[in-house]
Amino acid sequence: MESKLQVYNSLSGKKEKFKAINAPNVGMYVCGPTVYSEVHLGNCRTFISFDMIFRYLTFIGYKVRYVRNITDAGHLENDADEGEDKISKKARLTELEPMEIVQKYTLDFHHVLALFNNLPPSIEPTATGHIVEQIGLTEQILKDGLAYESNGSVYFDVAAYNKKFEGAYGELSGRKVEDLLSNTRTLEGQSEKRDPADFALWKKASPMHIMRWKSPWSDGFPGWHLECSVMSSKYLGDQFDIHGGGMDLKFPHHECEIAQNKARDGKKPVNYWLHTNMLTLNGQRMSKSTGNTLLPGELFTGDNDKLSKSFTPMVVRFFMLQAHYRSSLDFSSDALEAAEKGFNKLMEALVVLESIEPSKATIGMDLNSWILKLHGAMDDDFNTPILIANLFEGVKFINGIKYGDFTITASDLKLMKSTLDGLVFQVLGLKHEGENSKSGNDEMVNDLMQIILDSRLRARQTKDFASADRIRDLLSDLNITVKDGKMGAEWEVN
RNA sequence: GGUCUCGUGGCCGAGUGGCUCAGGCAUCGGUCUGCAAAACCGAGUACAGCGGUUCGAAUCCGCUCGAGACCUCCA
Repeated sequence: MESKLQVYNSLSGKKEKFKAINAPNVGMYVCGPTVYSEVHLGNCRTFISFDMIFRYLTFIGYKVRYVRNITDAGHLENDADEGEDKISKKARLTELEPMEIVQKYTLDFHHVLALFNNLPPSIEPTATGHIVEQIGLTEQILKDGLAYESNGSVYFDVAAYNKKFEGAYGELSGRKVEDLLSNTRTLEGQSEKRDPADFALWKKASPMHIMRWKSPWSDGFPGWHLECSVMSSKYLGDQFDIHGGGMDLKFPHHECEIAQNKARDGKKPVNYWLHTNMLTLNGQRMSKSTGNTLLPGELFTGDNDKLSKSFTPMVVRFFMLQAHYRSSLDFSSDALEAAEKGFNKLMEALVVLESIEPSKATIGMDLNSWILKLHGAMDDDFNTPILIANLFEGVKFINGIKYGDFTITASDLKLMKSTLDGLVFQVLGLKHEGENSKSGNDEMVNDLMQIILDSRLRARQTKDFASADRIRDLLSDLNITVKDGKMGAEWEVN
């Protein structure tokens, strides 16, 4: 299939025409969260950005397998021998089982993303579920001479890799190993490594370390970067289309992933690397250590000292989509309030559109060129700010029809409705929020409706249409309309 | 210190050699309304500073200032 989509590839530093390896199938892997604390808004921005990308790829006809991992084995705190992973550290402090921590924050993560109307990924694999594969890859790299064992731990040999692949380490981040050497800080426990640039594939666990697995080298745990190499290739193949994540993962995480995959089979693992930019709060990077941080819950309830009022998930989503995913974005009351008004204006226009009566001619807008501009914006590296700007042209037209200044034919009205439905709801993933959506009651209604719609979806999937239709009819009696769409069912109160 | 990115009007935020250089919010004027809100119409204000390239630069180059990211877990 042919698409006009261009994406900015971090690997080349340029916008490139998107060409899927096995069109119409697309494989996309996004680095997920480490589930040792509540997901914060910076994380949310990344996952909302990739949700939009997933939605758009699907919208233009690709069949996307979207894999996003859950890091439940933790990452090392630091490079030192004494390093322990974040999950077991937290578990010890709170005297919980590590998997209890994992469960709690995984549920929190899913809950928050659902509030933001993110679609679930196709596969959400966990690091602890792929220890066998990680040991396997470590064994293979070791056998090929690109890693070495040292005191029960296994390290990736960057120098050997660079020799074999002609200085490939640094191809993504633009770093040179020589620079790294001269700038690496002196850390404790570096003695096991032959070279400071080397990184762990397997770490021997200290006696205090709770999370541990048996391996040929020691009782220990996998290195920082191994899970993504293993899980992406397991579910998407040795070479796949898109790998994404936050910019802060570019180095060392993604660089090491590439090295591990190349060490395995010599192939370029990923065609397009996409990186989302950071979110700041009142001009400063969000950081737990400085207290300049905001959790989604604090934002929705207004229970925080950073912003003047509360904001709904859809307002925040809209706000984030008003900036390009590769630009940094600052969170502030003024900016969010402006976004809130804009979002309501857009949503109200869409309600107005439903009640518009067609005329004999379309006057006031060149619908076809408008639609081309809308799609053109998205095809240009998912430029949602331009898309939204152009959507407001549609808002002016809709309000103009309502006001009697413009008219629209029945077929154009249909076209406009389907266009807006597709781009606003399916691609941007926005949805209507009731007047009182901030109250607990409404949230409960939303959750209940999700359960009901999910039951109906399951009935439809098993071709139990009688049950599915019964659910729809009963909802209809309550003046609730169910709307089945490509991206799932939606509902609204008439 | 090294690598890199960025600096757009009152706020947020696109664009990136010329074609009156988006859009949202705010402000001002008008229409509408019993009033208000909403909606609609209209208006203004900008490209950090200095220098250079060019017929022409917000857009390219250099320098200065300022901000941020990565170099260590981090979306």
